[in-house]
Parts: sequence; structure tokens; C-alpha cells
Amino acid sequence: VVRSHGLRLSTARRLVLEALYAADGPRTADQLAGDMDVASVYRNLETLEEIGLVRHVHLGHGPGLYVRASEGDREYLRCDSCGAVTAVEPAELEGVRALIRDRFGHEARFTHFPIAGRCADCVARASDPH
Amino acid sequence: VVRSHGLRLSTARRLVLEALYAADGPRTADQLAGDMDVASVYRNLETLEEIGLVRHVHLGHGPGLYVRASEGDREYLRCDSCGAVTAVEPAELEGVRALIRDRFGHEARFTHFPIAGRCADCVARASDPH
DNA sequence: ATACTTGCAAATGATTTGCCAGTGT
DNA sequence: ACACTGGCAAATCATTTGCAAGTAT
Repeated sequence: VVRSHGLRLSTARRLVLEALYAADGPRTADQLAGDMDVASVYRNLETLEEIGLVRHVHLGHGPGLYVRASEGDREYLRCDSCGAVTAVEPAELEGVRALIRDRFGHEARFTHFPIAGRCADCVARASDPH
Repeated sequence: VVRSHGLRLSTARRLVLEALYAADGPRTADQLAGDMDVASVYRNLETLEEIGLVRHVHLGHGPGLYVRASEGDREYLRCDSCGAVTAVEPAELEGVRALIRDRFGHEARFTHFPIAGRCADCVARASDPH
């Protein structure tokens, strides 16, 4: 899957990939680094992103988060108040996508930037009598 | 509007505000700086954001973009292919918001992160016979 | 006069790049 | 062997912070 692009399956590369596939969610380059140099991690993530094995998301103001590209391009909802992140299958947003497509001709993707806003809990909390 | 928070209407502060209100769209801190120090610009933008006169958006991988908060909280659609940005009135996304609210209880806001994806032109271009 | 503000320089955090030694194939 | 890679240090970009001098009120 990797050598098909003239690339080597080096130790560092394998480690990054393994860490990413072992993770249950988005990870920062730092978290994936372990003992190896972050520069190498960034370099590898970039390479792996180019050959389509990895992608990254921006969920807030912090560092970028990396996820494996396989297993479906999950999309994200993020609460600006509590920071909670919900990952959903693309199918669950088909209706939303269709509405945006009809209205603006725009094919929406919430894989790179999340649907920001307030989650149910925080909305409730805000409108409750304190 | 400004002194009501114990703040002074200093020259720099006024200049930032003027530049922002003269602009027809989002601007980076650098662009707003003119001859003054960027640090001061960032400081002022932060202050102005706190008192609700300014807000900022992240439309891509570059620096943050600042806009005046008044005149409605416009929301953004952004094409990942050509970078085109479309600002729309919140009302235009009411249907989308309602759908997301019903499905996830999440009150969506596209004022800070845009609706990313592909604009109509780029979608057409991509599916056209080359 | 006093507290808020500024410019300037240095610090921080995230990510990138140059360079040369190391290693897959 | 040769080209792809890794570590390490330094560079870059965006943004923040410390500090002493400047200024609105």
C-alpha cells in the first residue's frame, strides 16, 4: 500500500502509521511522535497524506489533528463551549449536504473543518435558569 | 461604544477599527497594521473582540481573519479547490441549521469555521470531460 | 496624576527546511 | 551503490508577552 508510490516503509514511517491506526481518534503530531523527532513525523504525515493514507482536521485553535483516511471519511461536529467533538458517518449528513447543494451548488464536507456551534447539552445549560 | 468598558479610544485602537470598518471583507492582523506594530494590532483586536465589536474567522490554513461584528454575523462557505469564499446571511442557512438541530441537537454556526467543500464551479469542472 | 496603551524585543507554539549521516531495496 | 530518510538545529509564521516610555482622560 505504501511502496506503490516509490516510497520506503521505513521504521519511522511504520511507527507513525501504527500509532495512527492504533488511535481511536484524532491525534496531534506531537502525540504520534513518541521518541522520534517531530520534524520527521510532520514529514511523514505529509507524505502519507499525499498518498491518501492520512488526513487532518482542525477542530479548534490548537495544533492540527491527524486521522487515518481509511474506514470512511468521518465528519465532525464540535461544541465551541465545552469542546466536545462528535464524529459522524457521512451518510448522517447527507440531508444537510443535499440542502446546501440545492441552495448554493456547494458540495459540503465537514471532514477538514467541523460543524462548529453549541452541543445539545450546552444549549440546554445556557437557556436553563442558572 | 468603546469607552463603556473602561477603555480608551486611542489612536491605534481607532485606526484598527477604521481599517476594519473600511474593509469589504475579512482582513489579517498584518493587513490591518499599516505602520503600527502587529503586536498592538493583535492586542487591540483581542480587546475589541471581547467587547463584541470584532470577531474572527478561520477560512483555511493561513492566519486568522478579522471582521467587524456588526452588520450581522455573516456565515461562510469556502471552496477547498479554488479558495473562493461566499458570505451569506444567517437566514440563508436557517434550513441547514434546523436540520442539524433536529438530528443532533447541535446549534450550528458557520461564523468561525466555514462550510468547507467544493463550490459549484469546481464541482462542474471536476466532472467535466477534461 | 494615574491607569490604560504603545512600540520594541524576546518568548511561544506549530510547522517547515537545510544538511549531512544513516538505511532500505 | 543510490536514492530515499532520519535526526538535529535553525528558520519561518502566527501570535503572545514583558517592560519601560507615552498618552488619553
